[in-house]
Amino acid sequence: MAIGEAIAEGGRDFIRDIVQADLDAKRHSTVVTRFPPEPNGYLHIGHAKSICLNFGIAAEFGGRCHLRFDDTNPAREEQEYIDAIERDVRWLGFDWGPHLHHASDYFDRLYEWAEVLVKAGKAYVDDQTPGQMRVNRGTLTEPGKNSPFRDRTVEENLDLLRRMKAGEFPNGARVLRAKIDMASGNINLRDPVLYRILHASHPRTGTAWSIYPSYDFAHGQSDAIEGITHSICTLEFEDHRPLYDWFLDNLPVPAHPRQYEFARLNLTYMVLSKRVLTTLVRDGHVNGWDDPRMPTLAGLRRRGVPPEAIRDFIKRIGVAKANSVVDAAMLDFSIREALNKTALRRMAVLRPLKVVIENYPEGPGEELEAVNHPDNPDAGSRKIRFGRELYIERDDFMENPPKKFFRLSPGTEVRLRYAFFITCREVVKDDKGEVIELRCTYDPATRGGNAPDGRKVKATIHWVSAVDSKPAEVRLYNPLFSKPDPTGGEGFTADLNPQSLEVLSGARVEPALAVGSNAADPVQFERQGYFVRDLDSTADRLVFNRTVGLRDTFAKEVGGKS
RNA sequence: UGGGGAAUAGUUCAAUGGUAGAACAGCGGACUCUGACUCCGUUAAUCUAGGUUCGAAUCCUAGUUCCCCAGCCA
Repeated sequence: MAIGEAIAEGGRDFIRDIVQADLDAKRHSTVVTRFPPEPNGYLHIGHAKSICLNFGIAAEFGGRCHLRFDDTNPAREEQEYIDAIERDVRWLGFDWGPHLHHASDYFDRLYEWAEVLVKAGKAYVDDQTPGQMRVNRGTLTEPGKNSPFRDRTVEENLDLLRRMKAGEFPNGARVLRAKIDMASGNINLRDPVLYRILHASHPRTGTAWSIYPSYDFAHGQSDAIEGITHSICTLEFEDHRPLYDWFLDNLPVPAHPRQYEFARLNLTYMVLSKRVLTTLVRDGHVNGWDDPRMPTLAGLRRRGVPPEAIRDFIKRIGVAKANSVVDAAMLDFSIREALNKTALRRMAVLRPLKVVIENYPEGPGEELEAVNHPDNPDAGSRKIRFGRELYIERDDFMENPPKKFFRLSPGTEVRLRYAFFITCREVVKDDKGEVIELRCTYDPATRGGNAPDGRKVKATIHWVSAVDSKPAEVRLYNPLFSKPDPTGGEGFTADLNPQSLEVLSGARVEPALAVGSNAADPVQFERQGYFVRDLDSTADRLVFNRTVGLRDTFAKEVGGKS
């Protein structure tokens, strides 16, 4: 891809400016980035920002991007997450080629470097308990105190480190720490932990190790080993940068990558915290990581969101260093924009109301032509069956309509899309006064949807035939959280939206939705929204997820409707 | 009271000493066999106070507000 067009693709931001400047100054011949997830949860839309940034920059500037698992803590990492992450990054549209790496690939080298630091008198084994370490670390405003073990000899440190590695000590007995400055204003520099004892089986290295490197000790060196030029991470690592640089300055690394930080993504009505998402899954507040209400890539995918919509959204929100909360309406916009172009149009009645056309003959009815996409003739058309008995949307009828209501009501005429004009003649109710059926008449001259006499109707409504429409379950999703700024803290369940899932079990859909090799493709249910078949569907039970509703200015005006 | 960051329309992002602009959201209208799409119009911002300068969102000084850091998590 040519650099010029690629830049248009990704937009401009301060990180791309830095990369461009580095390339211009010939500090690097090739840009190399990396996306470094820890496999302890599923990827969410916040990660998508980082993925698009890292892979996007690599593509735009003709470099490469590595997928590197930051698997330094076997106590919380699992193979399921590793597989899910690879699947999701690919689905989003990115390819790491041969560059699938793991921090664990470097465990040997990292360990050698730990010995290098020990031999240089820049690291020591500390026997303090976690509690003692915490106390001696000081506070935000008071300096820490040196550990009583800080001045052990190189020989003793080396011996202890090797025995830690050999598994001689129990979990937590000792740690290896860098000897930097216990009085630093930056707490990351108060003798950070390099290695901790962890007798745990690692998904890749099994039980080969009894000690595992910390994030700080592993990350920058992994970047250096892989020849990463720009190590892009989120804001909370900003004050780790001096430490990142300290390791690279004090170790015989092959390169010195530079770390840059950007603000992570936040969205209204969502919580993007691994802790909260994990709890949601674990405690059954949602039905798994791919629940369509989840902000995970797996959840968005199942809900029917196309990857290009996510990429477009990420491009629109930009990259900066100021904390921000993006309006979820922006995501919806990108989803609608992507789907509007491609989704075939279909008719489905979510909450059916029976209509009998009194002057239409009994019998098999007739076939009418409906286009599949109004803006794309190549999408072709299909036949839909019209008959004496139909279903329309309950919302499309009101017995006592307000004056801005254009749809069906007693005595009014509307168009049935691609079919005929009908007029409501009679309302049938049950003993409770509930409307259960409409008796209407149709105008045979309006076949196809136009009146020869040129008369107009104020509304066109969708419908399905009572005889050949298929029953379906439709799942409507609303925000998982009821507040625009859910806490995400301890009592986050209090902010959960009890209406986040609405199941409509009595929907009727046109037959075209039940067949076809492309049954998994997103569709637009006309006048309602974009939907996709859920994987819970079976041969005799269709299930659809609402990806996103159509913009609905009428609902906004009257202030109702789900 | 330590260290590190950030403040521009309602929201997100531009403007890199020279006309404060875009997208989303909102509002109004046109079009329409989807109250969709599309199109047109429109409301709306430089955290505060000083200073430098012909000219400041941008540079300087002082302040204000918000975010992050005291895991053997990442």
